[in-house]
Amino acid sequence: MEDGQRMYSQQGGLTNMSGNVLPQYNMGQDEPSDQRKQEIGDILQQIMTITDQSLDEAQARCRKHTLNCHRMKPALFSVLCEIKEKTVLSIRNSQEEEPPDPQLMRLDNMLIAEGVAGPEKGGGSSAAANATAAASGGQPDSAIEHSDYRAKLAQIRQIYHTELEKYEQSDGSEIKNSDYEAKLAQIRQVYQTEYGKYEQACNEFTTHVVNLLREQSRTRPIAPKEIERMVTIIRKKFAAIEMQLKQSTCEAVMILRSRFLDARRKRRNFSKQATELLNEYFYSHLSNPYPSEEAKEELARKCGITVSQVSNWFGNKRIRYKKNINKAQEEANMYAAKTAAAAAANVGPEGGAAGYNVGGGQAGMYMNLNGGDNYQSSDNSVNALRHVISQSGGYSSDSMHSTPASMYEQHMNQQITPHPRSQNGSPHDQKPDDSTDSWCAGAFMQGLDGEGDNYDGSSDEPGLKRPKI
DNA sequence: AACCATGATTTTAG
DNA sequence: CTAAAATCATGGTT
Repeated sequence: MEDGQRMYSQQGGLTNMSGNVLPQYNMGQDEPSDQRKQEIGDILQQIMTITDQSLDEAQARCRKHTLNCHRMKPALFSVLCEIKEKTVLSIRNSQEEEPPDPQLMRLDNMLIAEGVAGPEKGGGSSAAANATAAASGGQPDSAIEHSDYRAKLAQIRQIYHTELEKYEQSDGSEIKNSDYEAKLAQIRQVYQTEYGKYEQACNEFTTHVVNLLREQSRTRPIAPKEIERMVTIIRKKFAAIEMQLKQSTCEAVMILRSRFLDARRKRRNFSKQATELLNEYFYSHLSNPYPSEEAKEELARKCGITVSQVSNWFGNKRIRYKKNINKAQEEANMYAAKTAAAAAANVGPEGGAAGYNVGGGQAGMYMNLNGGDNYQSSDNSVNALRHVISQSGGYSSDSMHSTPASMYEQHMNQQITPHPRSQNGSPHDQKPDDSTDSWCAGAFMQGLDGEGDNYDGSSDEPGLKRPKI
């Protein structure tokens, strides 16, 4: 549009130039009369001021008509054409075909890659096709006037922000791909709608300008090439808007995606309670800490996390439990002693563990438990067990990690005090025996206790049933 | 800043 | 596919 105005003023420049030309023209005439001079002066005056005049329809029509019918018009017109001829050359050389804007291409590529502009999965929309065609065809007949465009941009932004809020609202507890896709689809739709409008506006405007120029070409010299050029200029202008639209969309997509990834990636510690529940389950099913799908669901529900998170947790827990145990026997033993002591103190009548009342029944249990862990590193289970037991003497020394210690202690206690499996209400978690094979405890525990039935039932403390110490 | 605990992801093995 | 193992990345602590 600015170009359009510029062009008009350019036109003014041309007419001004005719001031120089006029004498030549007059020189060509034998005897320029004063009257003629006057007439020409009037016409020039009219031409020069024509752009300043308001374009009242009727008035304009009238003036146009007058101008067209003026007897001097053909002569002046030809002169103007002549002058134009000379100036146009330089103008025309200045531009010409320009390569497609790399930036725009980049944006296009990205939009296509992000699925905003490209063919839609599962049903290409015409808008998308149009967008792609227009973009690749180098014929971006698309635009919206600046103000209009800004409004659209604002709209897009708003939609985007709304989506963001929804995201944050959803707490990230379970951000799914589908959410992302839905939002992306929304962006895509907005984009395509806007693109369509943009296209339409551009075409309308171009048509308008072309018509205008055609109309004006009757009164002033406008070559078809110039019209073409004008169209190109308009398109260039509109292309800038197009680019902004695309850029904005890209930005929205990028932010959306980064948010999505962030939400997905960000690690959020589970609540104390959730961890407690999980640990509870873990330790109470230490012999086979592989919750069934139902158990997982139950845990997930109780902990306010997803089933996958439960699975992750157990995966991590198992591996880390094992690792940690291997690495630090003493610590484990210590925990055992501690918890055993605590349990002994807290729970007098425990008989729970199948008639294992000897001395510190609980202590034995824990020792065994921890011993089991040790076995991983040590070769012989019996030896290991002995080792553990012998170590139990030095429990007094205190050097456990603060965190694990309390944790273990806690859970150990829980393990003892209430009867474990009834707690969680996930009755059937373990498949009967042999599933324990893979689990580290399983091997030695099985080795220790004759029957591997302990699962599910009073399973928790596997060994110890009647270990031959 | 270094460090560790921990949830999540990726890689590997079956 | 599942699970183990390795690894990444972050939250929280020191």
